[in-house]
Amino acid sequence: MAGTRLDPIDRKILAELQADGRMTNVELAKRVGISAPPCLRRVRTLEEAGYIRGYHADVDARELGFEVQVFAMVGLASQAEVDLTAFEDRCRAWPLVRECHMLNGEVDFILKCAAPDLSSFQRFLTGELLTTPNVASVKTSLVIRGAKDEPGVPFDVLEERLSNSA
Amino acid sequence: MAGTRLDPIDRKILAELQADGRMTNVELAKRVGISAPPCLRRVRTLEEAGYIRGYHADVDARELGFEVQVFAMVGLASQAEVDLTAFEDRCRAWPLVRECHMLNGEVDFILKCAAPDLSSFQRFLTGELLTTPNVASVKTSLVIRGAKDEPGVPFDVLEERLSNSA
DNA sequence: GCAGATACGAAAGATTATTGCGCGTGCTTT
DNA sequence: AAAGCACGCGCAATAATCTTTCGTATCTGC
Repeated sequence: MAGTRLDPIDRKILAELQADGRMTNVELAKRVGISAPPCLRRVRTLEEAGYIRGYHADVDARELGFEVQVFAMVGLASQAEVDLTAFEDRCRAWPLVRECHMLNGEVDFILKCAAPDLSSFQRFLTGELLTTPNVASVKTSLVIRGAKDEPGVPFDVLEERLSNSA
Repeated sequence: MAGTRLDPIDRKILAELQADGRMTNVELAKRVGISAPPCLRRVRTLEEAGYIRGYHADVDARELGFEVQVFAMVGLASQAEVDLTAFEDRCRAWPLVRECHMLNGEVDFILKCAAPDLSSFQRFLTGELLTTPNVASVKTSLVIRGAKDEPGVPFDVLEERLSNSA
């Protein structure tokens, strides 16, 4: 099922649902140029094949009282697979950590965190992250302001790429 | 409208829609403990008040051929407001740049980028980002693997916080 | 205690989701 | 080539959901 290739309609569906995940199926069908039933079948197939992982409301963190967003660059003392996994498990357990990516280069992980205020984050930083075994260094950077926050992938780049390779 | 406070039901709605943005309104109403009509009214109000910015399908970038994800730390030569805004505008115009956050500290911006492959990204890096006026330094880190990628904010932290301050 | 505002829930009509089925298209097989 | 097969579309019908309308309860402020 992983080798299932997508046709232009499937890609359009994904692009539309990425832009508006609550679009009704009839509206979606209209936009991609087929009738509703096959459109819904395609969506289900895309979901089951894993192209669509889920749907999420994009909530305004600041309006909700999460004033602080921080990127944390974490270096570990040991990069053995066991230790990497252990740290990842910790990250998954921390609610304030929204994203955790393993990187190449001098920094091992980058964490995107959301906290109600600075003191909450500091408490997490000093009380949790810095006291975690194997954590050697943490450099944090506060987000002053967000300039762009697009979800997912740029489908126009994908289309361009496919038309060039045709 | 910004001062509109949320009650526990509103917060539950937001939490549920963040977890599953395609949930039907009747299912949502059932979960938050009210009937469908007032539930829909609340959702509309939350949307109009800006608590909900939109809904997005979470697509699998790798399955779609975006094998490469990169964080780029960008330093500018001038941090005058005009120059900051100019750089942000550039970022908004680059499809490969999915997120752009202004930071404190030595690095001015962090960019999250998605590209089909390494050479695509290198082409963007050398041909676009590095040739942009006012860009003084760029340090890139490839994402080896993703360990956590939760959308939005941790509502359990919010609830905990509210119950403590009551 | 009494307006007024606010928000709920029941009912009804409109819209949408979902299933079943027949048809056409394209590919493989003979 | 022509028959057979698989795949995917669209139509029609049914089930579920969405959305509006309306009457009532609860709360607030006077």
